[in-house]
Amino acid sequence: MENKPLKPRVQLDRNAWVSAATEVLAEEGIAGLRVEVLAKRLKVTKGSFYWHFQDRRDLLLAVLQVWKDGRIRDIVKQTRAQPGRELEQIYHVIDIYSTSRSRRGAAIELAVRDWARRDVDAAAIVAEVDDIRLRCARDLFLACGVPMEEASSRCMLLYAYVFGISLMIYDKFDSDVARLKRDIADLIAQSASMKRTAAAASH
Amino acid sequence: MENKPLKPRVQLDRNAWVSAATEVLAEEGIAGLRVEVLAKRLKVTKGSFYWHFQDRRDLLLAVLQVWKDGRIRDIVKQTRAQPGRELEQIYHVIDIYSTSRSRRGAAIELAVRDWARRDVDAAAIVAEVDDIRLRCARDLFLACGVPMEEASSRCMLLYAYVFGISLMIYDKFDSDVARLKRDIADLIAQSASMKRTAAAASH
DNA sequence: GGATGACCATACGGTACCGTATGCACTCCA
DNA sequence: TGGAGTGCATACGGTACCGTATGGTCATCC
Repeated sequence: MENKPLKPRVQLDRNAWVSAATEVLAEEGIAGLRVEVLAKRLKVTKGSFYWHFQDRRDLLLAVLQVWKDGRIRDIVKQTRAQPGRELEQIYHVIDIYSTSRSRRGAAIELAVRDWARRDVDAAAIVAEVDDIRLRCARDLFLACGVPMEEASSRCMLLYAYVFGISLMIYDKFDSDVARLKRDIADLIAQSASMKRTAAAASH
Repeated sequence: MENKPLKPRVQLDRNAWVSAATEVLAEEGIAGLRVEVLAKRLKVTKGSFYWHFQDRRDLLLAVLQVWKDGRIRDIVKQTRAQPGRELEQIYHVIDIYSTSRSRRGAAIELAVRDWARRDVDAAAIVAEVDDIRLRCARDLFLACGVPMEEASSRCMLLYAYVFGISLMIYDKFDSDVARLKRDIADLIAQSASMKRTAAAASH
């Protein structure tokens, strides 16, 4: 009789709030990320929120920090290739971002970047992430034997493409989207300076 | 004495509201586009607004419609090349969007696309605009002698790039941004199927 | 020169937020 | 076992919106 199953007594911590906030950010954008909305989603009141956080901005900065750390961890992992398989890895990076597989990741990415257009703190975080990503990707191209300037151009094109493609609505344009994306990946990754053998191996 | 210069009696119309709304959209995004904010900017009260518009949504749809018409008018103008100068025109299209010259246009573009991620009406408009743009750009590549499938890939890459690059913050990455953008334009525009002479002429 | 309609101001009720103040339950530990 | 601190609920004042109701002020036209 004393075994009341309710009141799970989970006790939220900062991390739980940041996770939920990131979810809302992905779905509604930064403007939809409101304290009371978030509290309702976590089935508590904002009394809880203001115990864990100074104010709304405190949460937002925490979201940014967690996002940055995750992105940096991801990119160094994704660009760490075994010697000789760098080109494969380039294709893999393009694949990860541009396919619809990681819709959630793309949504967060876009939300953060839209946020960064009007917030200096968010802009600083995006600048850091972009810089690290570009350098990591450039190293991959350099390892493929691509000269420095071309490596810079291609990795910039790579990231601009993967972000840009998630902004477009192109259902009606081409019936064979898979082929389209494969060809675009080739345009980005394939250089005249590369050994074509490695490229052929990746197909 | 009767010549009172004040009270210019300008009389706002729907068009003035839509123009101002587009401006706010570019600066603040769709979430910042509020009726009372807009009214304050136009130095009237919302009593005026609700005379010209049914409600906020009515204004938003008008903004979308005007944006769509303008984009379509622009793209058909920009992709109408004199025979033999199609490649030049491709470079011109890349230039228009990717340079910081048209910051305002890019801001509106991004705001509309962010809006389209959560609004079906906006998404439908973006889909229309994208489809027309892609077909117009593809025709340019086709006119350059690029085969159909490659033309599709390249024009898709073109637009994804120009939208994506405006989302990135890459100041620290490369010192010579001009060269970078020129090289990227080459990667997008230059095909093995093209006569290189025309390309060389554009530099 | 009075009626009509276009255009706008004012005032109102309602909602959704922010952040603060305060109280209440539950846990842990002396 | 009772006090301290943790984690949250409740209640409050304040702001920024939305949309409506209603009235005022011009120009225009008969």
